[in-house]
Amino acid sequence: MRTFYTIKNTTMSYTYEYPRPAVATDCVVFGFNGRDLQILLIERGNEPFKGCWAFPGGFMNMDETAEQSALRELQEETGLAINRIKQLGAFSDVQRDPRGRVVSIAFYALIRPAEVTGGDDASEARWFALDDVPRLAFDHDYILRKAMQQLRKDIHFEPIGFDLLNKSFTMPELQRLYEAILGVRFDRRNFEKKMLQTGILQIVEDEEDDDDLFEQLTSKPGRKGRKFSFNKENYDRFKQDNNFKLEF
Amino acid sequence: MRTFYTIKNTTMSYTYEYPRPAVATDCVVFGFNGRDLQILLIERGNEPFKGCWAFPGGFMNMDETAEQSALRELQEETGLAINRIKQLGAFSDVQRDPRGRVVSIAFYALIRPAEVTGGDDASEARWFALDDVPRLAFDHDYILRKAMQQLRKDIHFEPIGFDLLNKSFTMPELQRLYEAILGVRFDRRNFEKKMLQTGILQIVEDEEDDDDLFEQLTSKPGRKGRKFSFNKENYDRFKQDNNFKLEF
DNA sequence: GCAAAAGTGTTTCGTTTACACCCATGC
DNA sequence: GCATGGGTGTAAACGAAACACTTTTGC
Repeated sequence: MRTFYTIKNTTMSYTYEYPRPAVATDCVVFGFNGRDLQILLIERGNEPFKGCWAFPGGFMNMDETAEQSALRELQEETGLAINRIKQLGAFSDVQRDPRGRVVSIAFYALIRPAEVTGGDDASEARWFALDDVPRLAFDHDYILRKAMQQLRKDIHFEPIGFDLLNKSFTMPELQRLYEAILGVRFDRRNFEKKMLQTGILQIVEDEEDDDDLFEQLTSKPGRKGRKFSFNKENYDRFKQDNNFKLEF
Repeated sequence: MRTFYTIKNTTMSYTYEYPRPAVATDCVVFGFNGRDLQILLIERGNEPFKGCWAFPGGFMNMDETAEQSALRELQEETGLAINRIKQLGAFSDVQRDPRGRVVSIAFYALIRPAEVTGGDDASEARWFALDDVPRLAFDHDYILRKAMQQLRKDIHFEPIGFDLLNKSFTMPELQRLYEAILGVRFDRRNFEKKMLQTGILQIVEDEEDDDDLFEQLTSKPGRKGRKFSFNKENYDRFKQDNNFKLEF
């Protein structure tokens, strides 16, 4: 039989006619350092899976939606305050949590490098390159695979890649990001042509240099490139018409 | 304040340290009558939303996954015994159920007309054409919109359309199905060319006429067409390689 | 016999792909 | 000065879209 962890020294005061699973949320946070796609993990301080790495997450409160719960837990555990996450789905294997029946609603988020510095009390939180991820707690390995699949699909239909770059970026940076997500290489000229055709990019004329941080990370030999930024107006149009298609 | 329905004459015997939402599952079942895309609804016999139409579904048991729960509820409420459903996601608005906090994990299914006849005790279950759907209970209108969006997306990447047709079908039947799902019209010759290129179809030489039922439904003037069936071997290959793309 | 659906190929156009040389920077 | 990455255009191949006439069947 399965072992259940017992809870001590508390009043068990919520009673129902039928048994109920606990409902938790988890958040797969992707970041991009200019070269590799990364995910944000926290080291578990308690059993089960103490010492293991896992996605930030926790139990849902009764007065919040799953999305709000995921955002709150992310803020509490990593210091990250973001506002756009996308649902991956519910994970409901009967044995996925050794403590008992827990259904988890998972989300994924894409964040800019600039937002990472906002993390402060993220003592146990760390970034891992995708091909350097340790074995994860619970069924989080499986959730990660699902998140990658979803991200690879979504990037063809939604210009979400831009959430992973700073306000302005060069074309090679954007290309490396797409290559990291999709795991393929593109021809530079064809990539640029296709991206510009979508109409979602605009050229940044004056370099305001608000990207110092990111540039330090990616400082490499090579000519300083023309910078682009992301045209929010067109993005909203694409979301409405659902006609953003980026075939690769 | 919100009204909670009280439960009488029962022992409330499941007690937890923190409050827990109830977890339910719902299933959006699509069918195709040769002309219109339809969905299967049941009429609610109890409050809340008594007399309203809703998706088949119900509360999840502790020893089953969400998927198993959705399949079980579908069987219980409509008599349909199917085995392939796809998760839409969790719906967790705080106010979505007037009885209290209920998180629903929704799925969708595509079924062949032949499977419909299997329904027996489906006394309160009925098919509705998509543009004739009544106002639904709970947030099921919203769930339906999400299901349609998902279906329109998925059909480009997975050869799921075939689940809605009988074992063998004519090219115009298949085309009408795609047109009903996507809400557009195609050129007959280009549609056939594209479909055959995918390699997922095979020609049925001898007409075994196991489709009498369906043919009654769709009997229309017109030449009796060449019949095709769906090549399962190639389907599995497509799922693996994830390289089924049907651009329209 | 007439209306409605089904069968069948080719041409045109647009999109995608492949490809090479020069320049700027960091070491 | 050399290695690495960034910038730029064109031609060939491929895939998508447009298009008309004939045959069958139900009424």
